[in-house]
Amino acid sequence: MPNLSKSFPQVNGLDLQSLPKNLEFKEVEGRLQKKWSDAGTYQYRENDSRPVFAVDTPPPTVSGSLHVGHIFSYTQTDILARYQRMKGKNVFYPMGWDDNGLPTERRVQNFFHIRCDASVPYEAGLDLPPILSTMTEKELEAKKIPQRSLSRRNFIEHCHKLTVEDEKLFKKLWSDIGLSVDWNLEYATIDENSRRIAQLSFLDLFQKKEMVQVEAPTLWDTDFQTAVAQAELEDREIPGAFHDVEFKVEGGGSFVIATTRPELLPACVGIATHPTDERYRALIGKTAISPLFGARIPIFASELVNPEKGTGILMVCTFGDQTDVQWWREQKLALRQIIGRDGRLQPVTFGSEGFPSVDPVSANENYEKIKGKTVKQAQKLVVELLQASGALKAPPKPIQHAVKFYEKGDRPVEIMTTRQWFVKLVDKKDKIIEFGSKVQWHPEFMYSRFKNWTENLSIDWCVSRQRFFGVSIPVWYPLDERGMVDHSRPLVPSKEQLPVDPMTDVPAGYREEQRGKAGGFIGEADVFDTWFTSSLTPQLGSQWELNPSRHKKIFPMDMRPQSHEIIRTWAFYTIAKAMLHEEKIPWKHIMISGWVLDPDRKKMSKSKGNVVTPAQFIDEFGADSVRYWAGLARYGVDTAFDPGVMKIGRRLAMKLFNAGKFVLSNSAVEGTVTEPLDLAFLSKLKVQAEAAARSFEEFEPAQALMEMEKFFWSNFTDTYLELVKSRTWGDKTGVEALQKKASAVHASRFGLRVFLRAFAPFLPYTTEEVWGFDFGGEGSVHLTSFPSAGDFEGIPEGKTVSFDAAMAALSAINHQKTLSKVSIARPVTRLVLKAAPISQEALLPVLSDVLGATKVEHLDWELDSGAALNEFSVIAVEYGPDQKA
RNA sequence: GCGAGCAUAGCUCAGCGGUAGAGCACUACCUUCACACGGUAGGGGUCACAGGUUCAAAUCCUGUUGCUCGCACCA
Repeated sequence: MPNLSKSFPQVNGLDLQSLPKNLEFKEVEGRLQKKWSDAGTYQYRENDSRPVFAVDTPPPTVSGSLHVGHIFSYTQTDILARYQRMKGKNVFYPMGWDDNGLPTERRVQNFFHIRCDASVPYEAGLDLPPILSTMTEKELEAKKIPQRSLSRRNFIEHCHKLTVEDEKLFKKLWSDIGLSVDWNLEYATIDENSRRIAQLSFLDLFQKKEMVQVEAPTLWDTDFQTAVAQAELEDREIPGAFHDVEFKVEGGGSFVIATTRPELLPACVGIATHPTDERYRALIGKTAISPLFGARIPIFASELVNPEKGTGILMVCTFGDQTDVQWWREQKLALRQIIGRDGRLQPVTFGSEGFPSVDPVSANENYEKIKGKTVKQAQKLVVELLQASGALKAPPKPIQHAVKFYEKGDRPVEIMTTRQWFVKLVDKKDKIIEFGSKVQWHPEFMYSRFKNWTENLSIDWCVSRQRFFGVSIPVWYPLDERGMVDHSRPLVPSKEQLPVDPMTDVPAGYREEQRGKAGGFIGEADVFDTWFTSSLTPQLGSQWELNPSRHKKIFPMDMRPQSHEIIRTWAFYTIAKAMLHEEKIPWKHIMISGWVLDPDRKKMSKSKGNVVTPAQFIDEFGADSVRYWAGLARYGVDTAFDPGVMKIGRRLAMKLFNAGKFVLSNSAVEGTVTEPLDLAFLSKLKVQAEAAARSFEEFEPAQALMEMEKFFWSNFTDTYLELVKSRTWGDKTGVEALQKKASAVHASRFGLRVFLRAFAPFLPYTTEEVWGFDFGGEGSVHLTSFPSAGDFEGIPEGKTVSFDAAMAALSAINHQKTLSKVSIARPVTRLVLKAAPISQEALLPVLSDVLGATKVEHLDWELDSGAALNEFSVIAVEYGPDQKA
C-alpha cells in the first residue's frame, strides 16, 4: 500500500558551516531563557479547555543558599511537568517562597544584627544595612556589640527586605536550571493572598470547632520562647546521668528513686510505682516527703511504670516528659511550674498555696540558690544540695540518652502550661490515614512513613507561635470591666475582612481607642506555625473560597513533589487540611525525592560543611548536564553526588547537538521512506518511544531517559547513521540513488524529531537549540507533543530482525578491523562472513548498507546452521590499500 | 523495641523468574569527511551470607549480617 505511505517534502540540507561548531551552553541558556520568557512558553492558560495538570511545587525556605539537593528534586519535578505539557495538558506549575517563620527570623537577626522587641516604638523609614557588610562575625563578637532592638513592624519590614533579595537569587537559579515554572504564578507564604487563605482556613476550622484554644501543657522551646508542635521535635543523643535520690515516707521509712532531672525536684507532684512491684507495694497510697523542699507527695501505682528501669519507682514532675502530663491528668496532681518561658527557674515561695512544704524555711533557702538559674546550672546545684543533705545515695551514673529537641533549637524542649491554639487531629487519626492511602505514593513504601507517623501522633497540632514574622491569628479578645482578658469569647473577623492583623486592625463593634482598655479588646499577638500556611499550598494556587471555578479545575492537584523528611509535617498537614476543609485529598500523586548524599554517602548538611552548591556545576557542565544527573535518579532513592554523571550528561547533549547538525545537513528529494533498513529503524524507534511514554506514565522518567539514551547512542548514532552514510554521502545522480538517499534522509530527520521531543523534558536547552536549526518555524519543541505511536502513522512496519542483523554484522566486521589494527575506514577487497542461513536471510535486505558502511567490496558467505541468529563471524579478510597512504 | 529501604564489576547505578548489564575508570587500536567533550574493540562480577520454593533464582519466600532512614521509649 505505497500510496498510503507518509510522504515527506523536499529537504534542503543546512550548510554545516553556518551552524555553530560547538554547543556553547552558556550562550544558549541565556538566549533560550529569554525566548521562553518573551513567548510565554510555559504559561498556564486560565481559560483553556485542555485538561489541567497541577503541580504543588514546594515553596523553598528562603534561607539564602541552595544546595545541589534542591536542584536535584526540583529538576525531577520539572521533567514530569514538561512531559505533561507535551502530552497536551494545561500545566499549572507555580513557584512559591516560604519566607516566614523561624529560619527567616533567625537569619534576619544575624544579617542585620537586630532583635524584635514589641515594646520599642515604630521608626518610620528605618532601613538598616547588613551588619556583615561592615563587620565580620568575629569582630562583632569581640566588640560585644548588642543587637539593636526593633519594633515588631520594623522587624517585619527587614524580614521582607531580606527575603525579597534571597528570592531573586533563587529565581535566577531556578531559571538557569531550566524550570518550566510559570512565573506569573509566583507567590510567597507571607503575601496577601496566602495570609487571606490561611486565615480563611482558620475561620473554617474555628466554625467547625476543629480549631480550639486551650490552656494546657505544651511543648516549649526556651531559646525561641515559643510553643512548638510534635512534628517539629527531634531526638538527640546527649550525655546525662542517673541520680539516686532518697525520699522519706510519712509515718516512717524511705525509698530511692533514680532521676535524670534532679533540678525538677521542686516541681515533683507525685511518686509512681508499678502495682505489682513487691518492693514498693506497701507504699502505695502513702505520702512521701521530697528532700530539700519538704513537699508532701502522693504515692500511686501505674501500669506505665517499668519496674526494670532505674529503681522501679519514680517521681512525677510538672513536667519532665509526656508521661508526666498523662499521670498529672489521670491522678489530678498539683501543678508546680518552676521553669519559666526563658528556660530559667522562676521565683516561687514554698509554704504558699501552690508550693506546700513541711519545712518552708529551709525549702526557700534551698530554692533561693537555684532561682533564676538555667536548667543546666540548677541541676548541678541541686545535686550539690542533695549531696550535702545526704539524700543523694550514690554518685551520679553517667548515661547517654535520647532527649527531645525542637529541630531548630539548641536546648531540650520543656513542657509547660501555656495558652495555645490547636487543630484537633488526634481524634481523627484513622480517617487521616485513610485519606493518606487514597493518595498514590511514589515510591509506594513512603506511605508507611506517613501511616507510621499518624498512628503515633499523640498531641494535637499546636499552631500558635509566639513569634513575629508570620501570618497573624485573626482573633481579638474582649477585656472585661476590670481590664481582664476574656479568652473564652474570642472575636473573629468576617471572611470579607481578611486578611487582618489584630495588632493593627480593629474587631467589628469596637474602635481603635478601646484597644487595651477595660471594656475594650486586645489583639492576638501570636502568629501561625508556618506549616499552617504551607499545608494550604494547593489551595493557595487554586484560590480556594475566593475563586470557586478555578478551585474546581485545579484542586485536587495532580502531584506533590517533596522530600521524605517532611512527610510528617508538610505532607501530613496538607492531607489533614484538605480533609478537614472539604473531605478531599489534596493531590492524586505524591512524589518523594531522595536525598543527595556527599561522595562518602553522608547526608549533606551545613554543620558537616559538606554542602555542595549547584552554580559551579551549571557553569562547568551546563544546565542540561546537571538536569541529566537529576533525571537519572529514581524517586525516593538517595543518590551520592557525582559530577561524573554530569559529564555523561554533557556527552549526551553534545552528541545530540552534533548528530542533529549532521542529520539536518543532508538534502533530499520529496519522497517516502522505502528502504528496509530505514523502515526497520523507524519500527524500533516507535517501540522505544512508546516505552518512554509508558515509563513517564508510571512516574519513572529515569527509566525513559536511560532507555532512550541507550537507544539513541547505540541504534541511532553508532549504527543507523553510520549505515546510511554511504547512501547519503556526496551528490547522488539517478532516480534510484536519489530516492534511496531521500529514504535515509527523511527517516533520519524523522528520527531526530522523535529524539529531540523525547529528550526535551530532560535537556530543554539542547533540544530546543537543535530544534531551532530547522524545525523552529513550528515553534518551541516544548510545545510539541511527546513522541507516540501515532506519529508513525503511514510509515510501513520494517523488519527489525534485519536491523539487528545489520548491527551485528557491522560490529563483527569492525571487530575484525580492530583486531587487524586497521582503521575502520579501511576498504576491504574481500570478506568471508560465517553465519546461519536465517541470519543471512535477515541481513540480505540491508546488506548493501552494511557493505557500504564497512567498505567491503566483495563478500563471500560460509553458511553454518549451528550458529545463533545474527551471530556473524569474519572468517577471512583482505584489505585494500590504506587510503591515507 | 516497632517499621521501612538498601546490599550487583574499582566507582555511580540499571536489571527484579529464563545464558550477569550500562556508563565512568582501566587496556589496545583508529588523527574516520556531525562529534577526540569522538570512534572501534577488550579485560573485569561465585549479584552480602545461609536455607527454601521452582525445570530454572541476582530476581520469589524465610532467616542472618552490615549500612541508612522513620517511629516509639527516654523515670
